[in-house]
Amino acid sequence: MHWSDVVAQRLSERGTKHIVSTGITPSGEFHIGHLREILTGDMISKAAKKAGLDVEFVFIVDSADPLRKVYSFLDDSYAQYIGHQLKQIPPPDDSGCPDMDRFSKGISYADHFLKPFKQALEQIDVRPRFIDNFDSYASGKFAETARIACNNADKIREIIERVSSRELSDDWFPWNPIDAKGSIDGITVTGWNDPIVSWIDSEGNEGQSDVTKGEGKLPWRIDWPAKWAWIGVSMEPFGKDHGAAGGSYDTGKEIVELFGRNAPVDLTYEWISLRGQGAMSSSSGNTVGPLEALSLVPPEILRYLVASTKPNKAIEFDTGMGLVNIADEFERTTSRDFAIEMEKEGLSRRQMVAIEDAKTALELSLITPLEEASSVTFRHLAMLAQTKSKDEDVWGSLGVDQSPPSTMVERLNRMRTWINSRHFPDELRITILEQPNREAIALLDEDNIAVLPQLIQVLGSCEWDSASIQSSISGAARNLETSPRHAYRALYLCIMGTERGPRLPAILSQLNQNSIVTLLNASLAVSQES
RNA sequence: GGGCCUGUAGCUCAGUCAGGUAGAGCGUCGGGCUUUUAACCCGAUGGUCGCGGGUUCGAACCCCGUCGGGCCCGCCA
Repeated sequence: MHWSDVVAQRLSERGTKHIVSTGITPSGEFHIGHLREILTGDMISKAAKKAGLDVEFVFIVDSADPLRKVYSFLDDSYAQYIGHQLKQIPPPDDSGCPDMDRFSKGISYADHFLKPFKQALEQIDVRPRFIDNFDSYASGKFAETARIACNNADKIREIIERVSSRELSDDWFPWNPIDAKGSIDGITVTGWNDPIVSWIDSEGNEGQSDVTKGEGKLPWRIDWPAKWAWIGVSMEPFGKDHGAAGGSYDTGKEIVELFGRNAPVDLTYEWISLRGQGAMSSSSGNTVGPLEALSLVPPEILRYLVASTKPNKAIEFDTGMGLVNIADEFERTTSRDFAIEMEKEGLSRRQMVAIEDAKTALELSLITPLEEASSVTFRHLAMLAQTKSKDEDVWGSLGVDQSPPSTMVERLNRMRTWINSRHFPDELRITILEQPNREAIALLDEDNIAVLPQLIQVLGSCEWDSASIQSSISGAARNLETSPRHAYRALYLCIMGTERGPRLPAILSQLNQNSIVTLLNASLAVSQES
């Protein structure tokens, strides 16, 4: 059974109405790691729907969280906003400075980072109900839970200290008020008179906050279960940081009972790292953003990456060959006929499970229905995009008529972007030699060398278009009563330095005839030296 | 200190939860495709399942131990 169906089954054991929740703090650039959180939730929701459950998928934007520090991509002037809520501070401009102009137009720090992520979500067809945490506090959604928390401060303290074996300071209180300047740092709670918290800040200023009006926020370990309570969350996937023993899920599980509810079904997922570069981190700038990823590959591939990997398995995102491999695997999967595979005699239980899982992973990945004509592997498209500068030539080669489906056009555009990016792997890049490559020439065998003079002759005199070049090559081989394979191998070694390559005639036709002939002559000369 | 994940073919991994003759893709090698020659099709090659014990008729799988890799436990998905 696919992992999403396993979760759906757990949900169905609990009831028919469910809210699957995800959430992210918009403290910096979103990256593809965040995509795992939201795609995991999305896929569980879809599985639950398939199982006949009444399910809603929500995405909480933790805009009430404070700015923790001046990240590397921020100007030092952001120091003044440390401790201030992300919805209450200005967005950074291109150089990382606070952009007061946009701020005055109502765009906050949180909005700034959320916007591109929302665009990416639309592209990958994830459509949750968005909940803004800051607004939720302001509109009193947390009123009940905040009052319960403050009235049960001792119980909550006991839970956190026991479960997480952390010691809380004496002045700890389950509410972080906002001081006169808008910060929740360095403030000490001095009294509680439901629903008013009294406080004193680091400079000795005193004040009061009404917890029912969002004049502050609950600390994370309480904030989370409070959200479960007021939203009615019954399932939530979360990163392994929260899932560690004594982590915030463990404490939240007990705290939420004070709010009269049960903890949601949990699912801990592993991180996505960048191949060879460790975990992604917004603050270090070591990221690939969702939009950047989507400029390279179709959204289906990103969905497939998450869908086909069990949540507890770490994903190494590789923008080079790894991307080609996953994309090609996706293509292969789309062309499988699962019904026929399942009818096969003598399938072991495992084989059946594997087929089932592949089928589900594919279903979860698809955004639009499969189009028969659109199947071309990444490798093949990579080659075509490099050898044919005009789109229509690509379509011609693929046997698609004048109006290719829009999904195909998008794929080709993405491929061209990828080829021009730093991510494109050398392994797939087509290179044309300018000088004979001695190592490659040494690989020429007798048959290859024998056909070279013929090739030089016909290629030197033929019309320089794809069809003529092709018939010239075949003809040269035929004249010597040998297989065209020898001729092609010779050409690849001489022209590209490889034993095999993409279809040559089309490539040659775009190059200069004389320089190719010159290169072949030089290669022949080198081969005769030894 | 506490906890999680991970080690299976040259590479990427599935298979471990429900023990029953070691799998896939890529790669490599061979053949085909009278030539979409990095496409496609067919075939072959390839693994003491990290190591040591235990349970069992039977262990990649369960248990104990051990070695190596990654990671979490203030915030972070």
